[in-house]
Amino acid sequence: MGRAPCCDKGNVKRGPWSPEEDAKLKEYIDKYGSGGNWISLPQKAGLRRCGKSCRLRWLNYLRPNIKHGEFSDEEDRVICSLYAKIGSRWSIIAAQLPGRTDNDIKNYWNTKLKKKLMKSLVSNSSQQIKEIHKTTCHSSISPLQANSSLVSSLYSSPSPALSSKTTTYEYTNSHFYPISAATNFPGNKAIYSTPSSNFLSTPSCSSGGENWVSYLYNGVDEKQNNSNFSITNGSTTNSYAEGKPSGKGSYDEENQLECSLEEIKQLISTTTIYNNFFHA
DNA sequence: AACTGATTCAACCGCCTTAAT
DNA sequence: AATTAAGGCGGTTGAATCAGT
Repeated sequence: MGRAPCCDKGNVKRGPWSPEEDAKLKEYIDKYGSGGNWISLPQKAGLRRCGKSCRLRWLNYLRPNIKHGEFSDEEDRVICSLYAKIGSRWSIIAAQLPGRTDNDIKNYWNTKLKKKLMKSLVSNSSQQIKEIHKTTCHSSISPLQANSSLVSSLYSSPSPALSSKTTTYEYTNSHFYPISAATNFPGNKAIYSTPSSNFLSTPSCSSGGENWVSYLYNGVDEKQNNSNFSITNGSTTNSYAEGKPSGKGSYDEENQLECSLEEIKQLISTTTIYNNFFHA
């Protein structure tokens, strides 16, 4: 048996809310609250709307202390930082930004912030990308094959120009690290300390006999729940095991956004950056 | 002024989780 | 424990608006 619809779809109004509807909803909730039952609320409030629609309208637009308009640099920083850590968990991110709704943040990320970030990445790497272009435009080498230095810069420690303060740390999270070498940068996954040359053409990766070839960078993260795995490209095989790197290191504490970018960068492939830069 | 493509963002859809029975 | 319904959430859509030609 399928799930019953939350309302009579044929008998409810859809689309943008009128000022009159807003007023009715606001007046009702100001007076009685939502009563913990959005489904029955529209009828009580005299609205021909779906309960879910009322809830959304209230949460995203009508409730008190909603902040609309430009996001500040600090808000940008928080969004980027959290997105890098937890991904598109917009409600959690919104909880850290008083007055902002998850819908607002999601829209802002999808339409502006992501592009802004891309622009800054491209700008930081433009010189290197130009070099790649120079190499590739008159040859049969693909950008991906030529971007060794770009990959290194994107997937290594933050640019010295942005580092203003360093602090020591100890790892507390368990991640995968190369068996042969530990990385000394928080948030780094095994991939960062793996020679980028190993990944310039599509590597193959195996874990418990399972082969997967398409996860160029992100795939490593996705394998975190397995005990160990290896990545092979040509004759080179790097093995990884779960564990904690030894010792302490330093990282840029002041510029949290830059630290977080390391992980955001995983979401944006170097090929995408290259294409956007030259073919936008 | 008219057209077109790009951008924005409110609203909807449908899935997953949680609570109630 | 199983079932049902509502809440909550992230992804997506599409109308309105903007910018460029």
